Amino acid sequence: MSDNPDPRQNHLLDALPPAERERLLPHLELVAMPLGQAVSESGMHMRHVYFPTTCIISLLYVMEDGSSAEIAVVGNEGIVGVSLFMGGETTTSRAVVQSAGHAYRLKGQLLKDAFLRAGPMQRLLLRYTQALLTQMSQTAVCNRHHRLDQQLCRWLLLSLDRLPSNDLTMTQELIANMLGVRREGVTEAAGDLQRAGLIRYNRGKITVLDRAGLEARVCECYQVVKTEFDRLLPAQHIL
Amino acid sequence: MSDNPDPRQNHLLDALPPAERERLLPHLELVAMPLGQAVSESGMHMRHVYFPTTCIISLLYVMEDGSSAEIAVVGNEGIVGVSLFMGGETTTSRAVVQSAGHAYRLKGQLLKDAFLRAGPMQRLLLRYTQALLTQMSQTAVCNRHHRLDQQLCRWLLLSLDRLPSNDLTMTQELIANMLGVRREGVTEAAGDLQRAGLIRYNRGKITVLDRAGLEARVCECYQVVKTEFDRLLPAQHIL
DNA sequence: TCTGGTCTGTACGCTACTGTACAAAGGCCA
DNA sequence: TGGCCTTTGTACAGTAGCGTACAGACCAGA
Repeated sequence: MSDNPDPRQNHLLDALPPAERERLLPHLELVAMPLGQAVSESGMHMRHVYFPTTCIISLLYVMEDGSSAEIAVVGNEGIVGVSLFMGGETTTSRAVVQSAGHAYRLKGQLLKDAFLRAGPMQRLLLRYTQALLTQMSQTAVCNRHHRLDQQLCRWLLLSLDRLPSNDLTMTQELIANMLGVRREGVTEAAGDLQRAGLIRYNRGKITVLDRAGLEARVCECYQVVKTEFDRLLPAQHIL
Repeated sequence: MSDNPDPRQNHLLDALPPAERERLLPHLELVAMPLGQAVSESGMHMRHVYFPTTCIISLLYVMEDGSSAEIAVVGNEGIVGVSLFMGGETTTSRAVVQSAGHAYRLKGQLLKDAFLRAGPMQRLLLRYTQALLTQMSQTAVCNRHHRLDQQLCRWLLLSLDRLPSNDLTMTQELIANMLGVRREGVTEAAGDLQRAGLIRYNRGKITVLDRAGLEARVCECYQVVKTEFDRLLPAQHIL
């Protein structure tokens, strides 16, 4: 995959049959996604859907008291805005850029039209939505049963899978917001990982040094989600 | 709604236009759903989908070590088996009867056919699936941030909304499995609710005495889920 | 009427967090 | 170079829930 922007860096767009992709191509607009930008707000109609290529979007729920929790994460394997084709138009969650980069956006109505053509696009979007369901389920399970250090490993691995390099730009404060825990808890867990030689970090830059080491520490949740994504959205789609 | 079994006790079936419902009616089979029965297993293909009328089904994830956590709950407002029309065929979760009663079942292929006709049935099922997404999200949030006693209130209210009476047949042990906590924790939280006069229970029978009292104690999660279900699946569907 | 099983209550030390407070270190800009 | 802000580290008491243990209450069946 080249560094030049290309819609096919997004796996959903890449998996479309050429004819379908050609139809969308003129309407896809490359946009920069700066860290922290809110792509959609809870309960608000979305004008566009987003196909990330090099950015990562977090879906998070913000509580009345302001605390938050990440529900799921969307990178170049997916799309932000499933509620448009699911029929609800809005969601209770908020979508924010967790890792800066780019995405292609498409007018909501055009996506709905494509969905309603009931072809490969529809099948693809529904399978992706099921994968998203699994990710949300597993977030619920992980929040219930697993320790912070394991959740941090899961979070790092899920992010890593959606980025081209081993570097994340991400302060501990932001990670804490995503996981819905105290910043100090992240400091401690990340310190352990650093002392174990699995990661290195420095003022908002995290480098994963030993991916296998993270996989050895992570809870089963990570593998469940990854396996399900691979099953539902294989590299070569048979639509 | 009469006590006689009627497919229209299930809100999804009730919301279909008459023509569509007539088409499905001959294929709907009323089945008894005894407490504890597994409707579907993680990773296994489902022969049928289920439209509960008087039973409640829990979707739960069972971990490698045997502990479990409820992801979502399905009653007469929904359907068990969304993975069939979403295209994945299987799920990572398990579906078990949490409250005995009845359901109508339908051969999986017939549901897929109905879905692919791309009419009201498809729109309805997709809106329901979005509501399910919200419920799962909120389970994740609640597991992260709220105390056991609030989660118990949420669980009781969600169950109550799916049953015709104020009585649940449910031991504390089972509730603990659903919530993914210790049985003793449920004993304590339920004891508090009983002392406050909100519920009465006795060896597997729980009676809700003061629903408003529960609503006063519950966290915001319950209301978020309920509002979203009402929004996506109103009593009179405009399809 | 006795017995065994299921369900509920209570207690105790332990762990993983929380809330709070403050200090130190790194980077940016005047 | 100095000063400020952001980011990270550490500490400490408080709390919710865990693992474990055990006892009492209730029910069904012999």
